[in-house]
Amino acid sequence: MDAEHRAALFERVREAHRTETAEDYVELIDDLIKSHGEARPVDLSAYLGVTQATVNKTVARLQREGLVTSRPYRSIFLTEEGRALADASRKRHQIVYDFLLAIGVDPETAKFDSEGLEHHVSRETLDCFKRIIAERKHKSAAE
Amino acid sequence: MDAEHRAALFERVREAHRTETAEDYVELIDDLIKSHGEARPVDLSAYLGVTQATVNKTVARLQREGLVTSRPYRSIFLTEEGRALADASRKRHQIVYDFLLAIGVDPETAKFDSEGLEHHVSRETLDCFKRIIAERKHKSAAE
DNA sequence: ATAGAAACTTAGCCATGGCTAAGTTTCATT
DNA sequence: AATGAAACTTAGCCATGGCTAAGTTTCTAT
Repeated sequence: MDAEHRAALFERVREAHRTETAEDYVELIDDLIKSHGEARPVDLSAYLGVTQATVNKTVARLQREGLVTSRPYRSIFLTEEGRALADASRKRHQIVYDFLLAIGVDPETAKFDSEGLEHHVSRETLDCFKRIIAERKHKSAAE
Repeated sequence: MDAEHRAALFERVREAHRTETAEDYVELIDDLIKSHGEARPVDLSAYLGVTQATVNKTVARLQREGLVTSRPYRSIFLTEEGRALADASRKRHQIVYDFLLAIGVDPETAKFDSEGLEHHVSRETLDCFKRIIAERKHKSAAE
């Protein structure tokens, strides 16, 4: 593999890293709104395992980028764009998780791994994952 | 899933991120030494798609961490520890790549995706990957 | 042997994403 | 309604990993 080609791979991984945080946040914000009716910084902080100061800084960035809205001392909301990103992320996350289960990874490990893997799975690989999930489901139904 | 539990997942992903760069570098340095006889900053720079200045800074960190040795204007070498990390990374990378091929991802996409995925696959999931690779190999041999 | 090109280093800038510490607002309870 | 606790914000620190620009060393080709 030539240098330019190889470099393109790494560039893509770096690109994925830039969007990871945003995806994790909007996905969690959406979950919190669904389960608790609102997304408060204190909850984001607890679920992400970072301080509220860090949450604050990141939320400010997400707002700058048009993914969330937030007003001082108020809980956080998703914009249309943010909601779309959250939906897409959750779907992809779920497919990766189901796929890991389908190939025999135990649920606990699948939860761990899918959190890290989800950001690095291309559309095409995701399609393969879906196919395998369907195959295994079919197989177990036949038993 | 409770907050503490969820936070542990994210903590693990952050941990993986901290080691990613080191793994990519030592893996590439090892490849370059094997193929070109030495690992020069200019080649690392070309293959990683970052400037030499960036390479320099990262190599300095890796040296601080005991993974490589480097002297000014000289090419870069791996320490024992660095070589061990490179070996482990390459093996894992290869398994992820072979696995993607085994489930029907095309080689080009597999190359892309394995670069990002390799850092987030647990030991246990890797074992499942190996099993699937073996199954598919067996199946195609039987045809 | 030397000049010019290529490789390398250094300094300094930036954004991200961590943190602590200190200050402010909101909320709940009395 | 007041107060103390909890939630929130802000400021400022740090490391990583990008970059450009400028300077130095090494290498190569005449």
